[in-house]
Amino acid sequence: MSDSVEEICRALNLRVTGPRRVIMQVLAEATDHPDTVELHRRVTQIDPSVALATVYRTVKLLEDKKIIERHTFGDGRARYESADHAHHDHLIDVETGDIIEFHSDEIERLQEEIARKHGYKIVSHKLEIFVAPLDKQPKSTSRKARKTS
Amino acid sequence: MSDSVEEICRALNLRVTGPRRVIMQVLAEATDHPDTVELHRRVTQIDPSVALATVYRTVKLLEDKKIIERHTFGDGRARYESADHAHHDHLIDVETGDIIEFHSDEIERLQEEIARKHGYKIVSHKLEIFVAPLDKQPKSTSRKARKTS
DNA sequence: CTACCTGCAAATGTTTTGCCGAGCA
DNA sequence: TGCTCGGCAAAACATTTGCAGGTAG
Repeated sequence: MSDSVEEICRALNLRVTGPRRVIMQVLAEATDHPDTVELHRRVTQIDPSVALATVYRTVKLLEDKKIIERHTFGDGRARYESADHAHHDHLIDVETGDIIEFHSDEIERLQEEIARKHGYKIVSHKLEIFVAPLDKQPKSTSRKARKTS
Repeated sequence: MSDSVEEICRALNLRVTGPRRVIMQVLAEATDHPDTVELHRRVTQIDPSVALATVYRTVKLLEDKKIIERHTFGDGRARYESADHAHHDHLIDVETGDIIEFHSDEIERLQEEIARKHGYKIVSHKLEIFVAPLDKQPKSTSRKARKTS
């Protein structure tokens, strides 16, 4: 997503429109993993006329074209991040909802090995580790932390 | 889920009822990863009077109590499997929707290491590898295989 | 000018919930 | 008998889609 909106659209055979300009800009600037409603919130701060449906449409377009990545992290909504960074997986702090990115060549290698052993090649993969701070006591049945907003 | 419905309910302080009996039986017998609607379909073959809402309620109950595990695998719905087997992760064949279970101590160990390095302990984790058969040619932009049902 | 886009609202698909009668312990 | 359950239908969400007017190329 470091390329200009114009470049990306040209490459994908898409028209450069106002809404797309804003949505792609917001995605490029995001350092977190916003869901579609949050994206729309940010987009409408720049251009209030953009509809939620357009965000959904654009986001799906970009996901199909591998420009962004979709995650789910257990809760209902889909969350997105631009895919231009190197591949990485996620640590999710179940107490705060914080998301830490990490990468392990070693794990990736083992995955390849496992897939090959089963007669497959990897198309993509997703590793999410749900964690809690080391210093905290394990709470018996802590309520699920919903919204961070 | 190898324990009897009675045992499980007693352990969880839940009443043994007809619907629960059937739902837990279906879950115990499932060797795949059915979603809630599919579970309801199977349950109503045994007792047609059980409502979908009850399946949702029971399934959430059992998930909270760690009797079953919930997965999402990208598509909208939640899918379940009983949690009494040893922990494992999943290989998902993107062409057929087939799900293969696997386990790697080595990967698990690396995960622990990564979490610790970041100051966390693991609560749970989820590794999904989306794969395609080795013998097939990589199709440029293959349509996504949706429903296997 | 034409095909692609978009806002709007309605439709869909999934999961949750209120109500109240019914059944387990 | 009391408190939990469960069926039913409506609500609550997240996402998709039909349509009709707008606009990039």
